[in-house]
Amino acid sequence: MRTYINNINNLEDGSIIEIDGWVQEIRKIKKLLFLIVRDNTGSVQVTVKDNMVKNYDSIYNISRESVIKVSGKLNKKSISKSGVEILANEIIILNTAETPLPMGVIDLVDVDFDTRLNNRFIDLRKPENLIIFKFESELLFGIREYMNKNNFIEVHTPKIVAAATEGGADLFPVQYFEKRAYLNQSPQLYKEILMSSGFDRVFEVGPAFRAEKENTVRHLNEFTSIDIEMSFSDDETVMRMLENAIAYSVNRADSILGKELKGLGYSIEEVRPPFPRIEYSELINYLNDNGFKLNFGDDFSPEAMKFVSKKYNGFYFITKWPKDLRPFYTMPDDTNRNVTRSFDLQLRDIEVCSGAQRIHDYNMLENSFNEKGLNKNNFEFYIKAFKYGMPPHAGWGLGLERLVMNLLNLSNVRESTLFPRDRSRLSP
RNA sequence: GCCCCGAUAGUGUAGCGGCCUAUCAUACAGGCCUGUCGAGCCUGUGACGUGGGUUCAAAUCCCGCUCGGGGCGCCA
Repeated sequence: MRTYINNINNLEDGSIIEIDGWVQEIRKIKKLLFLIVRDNTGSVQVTVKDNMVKNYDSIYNISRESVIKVSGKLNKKSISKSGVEILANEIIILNTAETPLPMGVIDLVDVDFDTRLNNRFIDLRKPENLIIFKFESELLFGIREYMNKNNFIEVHTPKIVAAATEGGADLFPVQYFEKRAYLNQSPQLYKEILMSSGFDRVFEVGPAFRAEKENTVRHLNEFTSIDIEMSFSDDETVMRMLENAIAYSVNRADSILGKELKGLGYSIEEVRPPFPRIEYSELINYLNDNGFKLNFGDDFSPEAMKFVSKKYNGFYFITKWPKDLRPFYTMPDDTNRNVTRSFDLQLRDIEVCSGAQRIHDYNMLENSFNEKGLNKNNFEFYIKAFKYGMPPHAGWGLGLERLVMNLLNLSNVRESTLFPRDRSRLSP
């Protein structure tokens, strides 16, 4: 029976065990050879002596990254550095790897990110890359659990759509039989329709597509969006839901993977809500007091956000954004009609989430379309849901890759994406 | 879309008009070696993105193209 390598320590010294994995390292000394074998949980030394296995010659000539099955005796008093080894008495070569490798898994040379992405299947064999996606998986599990406990219904809305979500031109067109369709840039409109349907609380984890020609370390043309929408709710309520969901899932993932993460050079800080809330206009003033020249209505430049993140390290909300910077479905503020009941969640200098109280009144929504210069006829399927009993609602959308990137302090969002899609990359 | 920058063995680099028959590391192949663990030692294989131009001479200078990186706009 197969043992995963991280379980070896739980077994008794001298037991006969079997592992499956990749040959990561080979050290040869004529009639003795050491293989470091890796699976997705860790790696261990396998010691092979010429009189112990019958196919010694072929094992002696095995290439790195070949796949093998090893049976042998566990020696927990090994003089190897880890103190543990497996004394092999049978090794089956399941598949050999060609040489040389397109890139090394443990080589002592740098590899360009482009080369790594071109050979992502090998790149992901590196434990420090695999852990990013283990972390993402745990994080998402925690968020699901949190949402579930709070009575959210997980939904899946269409990704092939007929109309623009926010009226922009940043969509990928697709041919849908005889019609022109698009890849959805956000589940926004469908989440809102479900509020009218009485689902009350929904969340969705799914892809979002943006045909924007950015070329930055924080943009992807396909990313994973975690979205919620909540009826009979307001912006403050969904902000609390957000900070609590993040705190719960991050702290949970860290308690499970923290040790492994630390061993691979990542460290996660404990997340403690509530997060600071700063109004947009406060931030404009703060920046202008510090040498920036911003007007009300301007968006913050990356440089400005870097400056702000020196003051607010960690998570913080920027609230009450001007109307012009927000989509048509955003609820204006009751007291100041120039601003909206909206928020962005920042982690240091990067935006990871944005949300708002939404407009639920049909006439107000119609006006908003006009103000934004959008043709409401293109949104008939959406706007109809507002005529026959739409409850007040609020929600947000959280960028999964960006969240993981920032939590782990990665320098590029592509690091937290298995197979990134960007301005020039469509493969693998 | 705009602005910078880059492209040399499988990988990562040095070289930036003639000392280049191109450096070093790593990988790979072969050899020595019964306890390695960044194993060590010896031998070997392997590269100037592409098309023009300048020059007696181009990896090196100039122009186009292709591919890539970073920044900005924008945003998750």
